[in-house]
Amino acid sequence: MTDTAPLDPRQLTAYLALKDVAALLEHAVEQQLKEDGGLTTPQFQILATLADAPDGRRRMTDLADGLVYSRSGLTYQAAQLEKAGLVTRASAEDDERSVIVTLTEAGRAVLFKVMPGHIEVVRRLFLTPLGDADITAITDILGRVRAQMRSAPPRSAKPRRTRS
Amino acid sequence: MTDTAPLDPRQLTAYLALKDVAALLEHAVEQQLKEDGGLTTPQFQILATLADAPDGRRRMTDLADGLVYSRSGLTYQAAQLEKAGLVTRASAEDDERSVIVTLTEAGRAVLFKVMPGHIEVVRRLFLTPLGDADITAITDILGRVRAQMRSAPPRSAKPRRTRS
DNA sequence: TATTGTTATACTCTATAACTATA
DNA sequence: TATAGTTATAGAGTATAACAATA
Repeated sequence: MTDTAPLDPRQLTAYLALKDVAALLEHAVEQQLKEDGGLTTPQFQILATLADAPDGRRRMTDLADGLVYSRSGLTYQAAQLEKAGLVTRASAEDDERSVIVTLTEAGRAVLFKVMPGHIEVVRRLFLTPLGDADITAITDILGRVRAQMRSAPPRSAKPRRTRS
Repeated sequence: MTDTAPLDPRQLTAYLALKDVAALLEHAVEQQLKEDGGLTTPQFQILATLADAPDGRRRMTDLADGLVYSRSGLTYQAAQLEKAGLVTRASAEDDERSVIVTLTEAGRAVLFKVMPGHIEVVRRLFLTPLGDADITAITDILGRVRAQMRSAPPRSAKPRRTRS
C-alpha cells in the first residue's frame, strides 16, 4: 500500500524549504552563467562534466546518464556547443555507434572564465550562513536522500524502452 | 572584495548534493503532476498557492512575487489555467489596475486529485530516509540559507568584469 | 534484435520590450 | 510618474516517435 496521507507540517516545511532554496539558487546561477560566459545551465553542466573526465572526453550516453536529459535533448545541446566551438564530436574507434564528445581548448577557456563568478554566487547565496557542522549535516542528509532516489529512479532515468 | 577562491571539496560536495536532489525531485514531481492531473509544475504551484490563500484569491503581482516568475510569464500561465477552467480572473474592486485570480471548484478538484500522488512521490523520494532530527536540521539550515538569499545584494551592483 | 545517436515535430516555458489602463 | 497587467515576439529547452547505423 502506498502512503498518501497528508504530510505533517514539519515535513512539508522541510520540503518547501528545499524547493525554495534550490529554485532561487538555480535562478541566480543561471543569470551568472549567461552574463559571464553566454552559457545556459545545461551547457555549463555538460562542459563541467567533460572537464571532470579524463582527457575531457565522454560518450553521449554516459553524459546523458550523468545529467538528467533525454538523448535527443543532449544531442541538441551538444550541437549547440559544437557550433560554438566548445566541444567536438567524433565516432568512437572501438564502437562506431558511439559518439565521443570532447572539450576543446575554447571550451575549457569559457569554463575557466565562468568559474569565479559561479563560485562567488554559490558562496554568497548558499555557503555564507553555513558553518562546518551545517555542511556536514547537509551532505550527510542529502547524500542519503540521493541514494534513495537513485535506487528508485524516476521515469525519465529508466533505460530506454525496448521495442516489442 | 569578492571571494572567488575555489570552494573547498566539502562545500562543493554539499552544493552538488543539493543540486542533485533538487533536480531529481523536481523531475519526478513534474512527471507525476502531468500523469495524474495534466498539470505542469508552474500551473500546480499557482493552484497550490491559491488554495492556500483566503477564499482562493490572489492578486497577479502577489502571485508573481511568491513564485519566481516574471509578470508576463504569470500572465501566460494564468491564461492557460483560465482556459482550462481552473481559475478565473477579474479586476479588483478597490484598484482597477489589479487583477484578482480566483481558484474555481474545478481547480480545487484537480488539486485534490493530484495531491495524493504528489505526496506519495515526495515521501518516497525525499522523506523516506529522513528521521525527525534530519527534518529539523534540514529545515533549520535551509531556512537560514533562504533568509540569506532573500537579503543578499544583487550581483549587478558589482563592477563589471574586464573585457578579454 | 538491441543499442547508440540523430532528426522531425510539436509544444511549453520564459524573457524583453512595447503597450494600455489606472493611480 | 509610477504601478498593474497584457501582448507580441522570439528563442531556448524538452520530449516523443520515427529513423539510420552499428553491434
